[in-house]
Amino acid sequence: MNNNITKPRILCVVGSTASGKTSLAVELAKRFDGEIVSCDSMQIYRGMNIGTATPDEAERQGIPHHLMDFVDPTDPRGYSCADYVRDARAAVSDMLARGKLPVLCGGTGLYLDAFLRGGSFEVTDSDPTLREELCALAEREGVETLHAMLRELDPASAEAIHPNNVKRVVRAIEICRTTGRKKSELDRESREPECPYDATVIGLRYRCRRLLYDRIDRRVDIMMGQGLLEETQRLREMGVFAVCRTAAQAIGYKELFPYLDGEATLQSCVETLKLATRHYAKRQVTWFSAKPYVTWLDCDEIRDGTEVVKKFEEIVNNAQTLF
RNA sequence: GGGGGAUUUCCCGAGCGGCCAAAGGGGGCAGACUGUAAAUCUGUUGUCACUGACUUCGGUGGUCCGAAUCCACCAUCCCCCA
Repeated sequence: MNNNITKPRILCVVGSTASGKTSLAVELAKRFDGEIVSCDSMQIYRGMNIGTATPDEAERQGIPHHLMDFVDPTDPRGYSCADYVRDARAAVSDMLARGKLPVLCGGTGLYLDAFLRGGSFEVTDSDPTLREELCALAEREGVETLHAMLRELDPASAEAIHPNNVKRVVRAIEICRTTGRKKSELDRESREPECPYDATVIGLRYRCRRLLYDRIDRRVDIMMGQGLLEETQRLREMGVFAVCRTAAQAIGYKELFPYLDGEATLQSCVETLKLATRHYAKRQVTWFSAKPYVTWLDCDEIRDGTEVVKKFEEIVNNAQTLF
């Protein structure tokens, strides 16, 4: 639907965790001479491979994968959404220059949105002291007080953020204070008028939630078989979870801590892990469902690989860019 | 064999005569979210002809104007003494 032929063509594969994105993306890359750019906030970290289901050599099938397994998780600077947009755009430009089709693949909706719709946030230094103060204030005087403070600084943001969402309220205040501008204004300005790419976004969907949840359960069991426990222990000894706040949030590791600490059975920890993954999957489903730019591919009935390939070829051929 | 304690809505668990369709948590379902996002947060969760009615608190039968809450018996489980 887009007449602007100067926009470079890219493909994106999204969907919840364990939906089958990786194999579809690899298949697409093979067919259309592409390379893969991960769009995953956790697979970027080095050494967190089993727990984040980072594809191994066999799964990659010789297709180059970018922005995966490359950030040192013990680097206290962490890795933000803005970092991702910068790196992903550079990777895509490079691929385009080499005549390759970029295939973005991942389940971090925020990153994809920022990548497609503008994520050139002003680089603002965070202020940990202020953050701590604000959190303490919320603790002491209640979340309403904190929220009222934001309403003073930036009514639009206050309107959009629920008072109970302290984390966001704090961040919004922090942004206003450190930049001297309203967060809501900065948000508006950072959004690009249109997507710089001719992007086809394929979403993998399961109409039957149970089917997806079964896949999740199965995959967690496989991860355990691959040595998730050992990976967890190793990362923990490296201090990853103590240093990198983002990495510490990854599902797959923290759920096993109680077992490693002798406070719970392995079985109960694995159950918790499966549950946390299901919750996460639901949030992803909600996120992507609300995005008008996704072309959905129902996976419920799909049994073998060739059928998937046929279906997505059809989609790719008919796909119209929605930006 | 004797004594004591349990039994609550999908689960855990509060309630101990009216303010109880029944706190709270979990789970389920739905949703929000561009700046920590695999995070954070919100709503909802007996049924229906839904500002009201109806069926629920192991079972049956009582007491009472009124019971998840009191009494009796029955069932199941747990603990203690033998």
